[in-house]
Amino acid sequence: MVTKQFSGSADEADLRRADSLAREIFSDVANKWALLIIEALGDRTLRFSELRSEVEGISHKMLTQNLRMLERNGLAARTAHPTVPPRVEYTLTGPGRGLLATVDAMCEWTHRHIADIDEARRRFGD
Amino acid sequence: MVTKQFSGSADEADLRRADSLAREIFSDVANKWALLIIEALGDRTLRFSELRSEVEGISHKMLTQNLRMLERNGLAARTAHPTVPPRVEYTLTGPGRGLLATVDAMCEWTHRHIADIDEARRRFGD
DNA sequence: CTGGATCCAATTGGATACTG
DNA sequence: CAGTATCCAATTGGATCCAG
Repeated sequence: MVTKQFSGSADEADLRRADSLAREIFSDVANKWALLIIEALGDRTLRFSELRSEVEGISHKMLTQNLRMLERNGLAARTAHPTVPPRVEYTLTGPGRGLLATVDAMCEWTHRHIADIDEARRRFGD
Repeated sequence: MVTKQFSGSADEADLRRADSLAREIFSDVANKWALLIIEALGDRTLRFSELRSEVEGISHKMLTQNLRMLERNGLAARTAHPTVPPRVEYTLTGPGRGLLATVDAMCEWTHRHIADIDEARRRFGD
């Protein structure tokens, strides 16, 4: 369960707030592009344009949008070098690295089950 | 990286197919509702209506849609009891349980970082 | 109760143009 | 190069109705 259930407590309100926050964070993070960006970053430091080519198929818009989100949540750090042309680098923060571990696990899971799933789909009828 | 990179191999085509399959599976699974349903199921067996109340805020449509997807990929098993009214139960399969482990980790990560993230957001300016 | 189908509003996301 | 803004098509998702 993402949101632990609390009730009858003295500061029930605070706890409900934490719950809704948890759900909000989960919703931010549990999306395809965010996870792919995190996986692409890994423990490296990449420029915007590098990320764009590392994350296959992502559009300019989706990349900036998700990078802002990761930055806002403190999962990725943005460093702008005041050069011309501009050079902006992104890297995962501590919490971001923690999430990376689970994304790695998810990718590993995916690869371990490609064959199973492929067959399951055929059995399902496609 | 979700899709391992291969090239120059004799059966390059097969490998590219596995890659695109991996990406497809990842896209199916890396979405809010799918992960919340998996987390709600855990190692239990739940009816459609039970799932609907366990997964806070999910609509009838999103639930059926995601359950079909999980079933199609062989991550959840559907058992229809031929009673009236119908009783349909869902449970995670072996691969589904494997994925559950990573979702659990992700939920744990979320709870561990609620405070960090809450503060990061404030620093970011909201 | 489960679940498919449809309608329709709201959101998403890509393409493009423009700025520092 | 990095990033924002806009336009617009396509997709999403909720509400509702119907059926087994």
